[in-house]
Amino acid sequence: MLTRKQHELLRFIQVRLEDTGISPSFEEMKEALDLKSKSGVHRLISALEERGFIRRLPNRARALEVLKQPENITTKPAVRKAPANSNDAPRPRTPLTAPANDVIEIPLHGRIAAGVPIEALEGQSTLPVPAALLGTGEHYALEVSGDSMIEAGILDGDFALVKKTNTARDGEIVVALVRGEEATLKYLRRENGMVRLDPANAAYEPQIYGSAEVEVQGKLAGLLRRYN
Amino acid sequence: MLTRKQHELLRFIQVRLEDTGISPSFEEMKEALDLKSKSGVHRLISALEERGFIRRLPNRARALEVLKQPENITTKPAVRKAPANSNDAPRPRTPLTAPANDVIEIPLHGRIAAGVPIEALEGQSTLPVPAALLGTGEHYALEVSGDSMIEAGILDGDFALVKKTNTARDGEIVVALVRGEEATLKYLRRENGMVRLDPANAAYEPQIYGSAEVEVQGKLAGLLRRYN
DNA sequence: TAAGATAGTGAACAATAGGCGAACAATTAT
DNA sequence: ATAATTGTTCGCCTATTGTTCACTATCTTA
Repeated sequence: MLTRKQHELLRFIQVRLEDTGISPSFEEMKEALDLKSKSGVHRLISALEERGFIRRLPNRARALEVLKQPENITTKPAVRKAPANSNDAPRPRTPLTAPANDVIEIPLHGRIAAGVPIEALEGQSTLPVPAALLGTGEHYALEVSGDSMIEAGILDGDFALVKKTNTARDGEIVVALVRGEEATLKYLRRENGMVRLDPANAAYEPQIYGSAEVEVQGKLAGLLRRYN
Repeated sequence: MLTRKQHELLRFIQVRLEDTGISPSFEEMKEALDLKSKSGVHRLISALEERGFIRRLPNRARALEVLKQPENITTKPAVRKAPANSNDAPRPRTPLTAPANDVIEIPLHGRIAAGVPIEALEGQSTLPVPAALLGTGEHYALEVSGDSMIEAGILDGDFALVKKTNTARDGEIVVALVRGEEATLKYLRRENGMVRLDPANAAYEPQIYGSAEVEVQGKLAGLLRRYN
């Protein structure tokens, strides 16, 4: 579906987004792809958009969103083969460390939506999780309590795998600590300086706070559920 | 459905895509199939597209996407198990004490609800899963396709972890093979000699079959989802 | 609010890579 | 036998990429 350059750029955007939560600028992408002009980036971006891999707001800075992944970043070992071209000496760009096919133990911090800052109940137990499920960064797990996110397919008792970050984009599901007191799992939306936390359950109301009142503690990266 | 060459090319494309995420060019496919000209590739591609195995953006470079897998990759038809008689002895309940806090690799059998017997697309890839999520017994994974179970919190793209069994109780979510043809994930219910498969989506209708038409291939044991 | 800085658009040109398709022969399946 | 599939040649057209340059849009800040 993608050409080499398109793929390279998509990966870069994706990693950058996961890492920092902020879209790279054209300038940065230009550097990353080792181009001399932003025009090339522009065209690649257009191609990616045409192919449905990213979405963007035209004329807006750093407003990229990755919609699809290229096929190869899923379930597989992902051994990065280095083509080792004879003619190009420096190739330090694209660190893009592919997550290994390992398993990592992530701390289980207790239940969320319990009206307690999750930091407080720093747990002792851990949950083994296939690394392939998670991206880069540090993660932790929370047991979901309540039904406020059922319409997003997140049920009571599920384990939410959360990536630690304090930035997130609109529409992402985040662990938000409100006024230092209450941690909840909600959709994050920003509206003219305010932060809105949307539940995924028609029975609950969206909550709006000043941006100083809400601290993003992580974004939802995965989900585990057990049936009996 | 596919000729030898078409099959060969499809496999190549698929592997390449999984491997690198970048579509092969005609030139590369030509090499892979050991042809002397791209024209042959062009015809094969057209044939594959016509048959619905791949999708492409015409007049775009390296814009291929695999939609279906060839079915006969393992030549292994569904294992016809002797139907459980009324007086059947207790199943050899594999005690198989799962390593408590470990991880096991379970085979990923492809997508379900694709109108193809899952047994047929014995995959190659596996999915690492924390053993704690699963109980005893043999398991496999399926990627969920479609939205027929959304009200049960099972979304398109989720991985269903399925325990192999041919018995299930009413109300359990099972992988059911209907008339040896179509495998679906549904709630199982029995009513006066018939078997009802209930979706968890008001937009779909329950389906009722004679008990001979439905073979339970497993029950849902866990669920795994990744967010991006 | 005007000046600058930063960011994104897009035309134009050139070079290369990639895709399209007719024509004809050889081979295989039904 | 008859149709479908395959291998090949050759030429043409289009897409992608790298680059330059000029322009527009947004944001910051004095």
